[in-house]
Amino acid sequence: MIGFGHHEAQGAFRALADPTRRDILLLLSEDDMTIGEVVERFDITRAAVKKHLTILEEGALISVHASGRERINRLEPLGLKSVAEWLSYFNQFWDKRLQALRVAIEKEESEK
Amino acid sequence: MIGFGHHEAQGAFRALADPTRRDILLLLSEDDMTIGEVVERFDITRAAVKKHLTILEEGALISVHASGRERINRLEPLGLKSVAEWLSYFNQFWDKRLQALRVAIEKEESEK
DNA sequence: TTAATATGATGCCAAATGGTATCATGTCAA
DNA sequence: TTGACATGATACCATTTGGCATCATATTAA
Repeated sequence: MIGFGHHEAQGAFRALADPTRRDILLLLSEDDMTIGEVVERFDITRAAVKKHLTILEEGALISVHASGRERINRLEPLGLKSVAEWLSYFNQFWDKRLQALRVAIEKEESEK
Repeated sequence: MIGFGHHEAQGAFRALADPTRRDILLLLSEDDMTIGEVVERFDITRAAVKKHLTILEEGALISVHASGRERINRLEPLGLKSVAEWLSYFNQFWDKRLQALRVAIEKEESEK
């Protein structure tokens, strides 16, 4: 393994287990949104959306920024890195051909 | 998006949400194992391990092969691909530098 | 100041989860 | 054939989860 500290990915894995939360992440990848704006896109109550956002925040997949009486929810793509890194271990099993490429990426990473 | 049919990743995401199940996947990446062999590595009952293996199988992350009175559990790395693909959409957000490389990989995939 | 608006907090509920203990079944070997 | 062994199936339990309705709080704008 190269230089990755495994930043406790449990919160992220937990957050990703729910399809609504994954959809929220896709939404937020297009634009930062208030809770109200997120709610408009789903058929569930604001309380339910709020719970999802809390779990996403606990998993470090989004951040929340107060702005007056609104709270802006922003995607934190870095949070997904821990998941991607955990997963990358298995790349060698599903496609040997990509392994050389992966090594090249890790090498580039370590030279940052 | 290129040629990925989104192979219903929900089962895989659900399976990955539990840390014991992720550990089981790491175990099975080293070697195929019977339930009994898996149980030896954890401090939970065989019934609990069996439940985890069932969920992993439902998520297409492992396959089970009867062999006499034993049942061999085998890692199915392809099952992780749907997760990796879902995740890959976010690569552009956490590291623009990898995007060109990702495109190259997708191109190679589509030429299979 | 005061009403409207955006959000947070709480309590409740049904279903899913992760675990246990116990019992049933199937297969191997003496 | 029959006992030992590997596994599967069930019933039960406490906790978590995803949802709702309702109430409380804070900020904006008239």
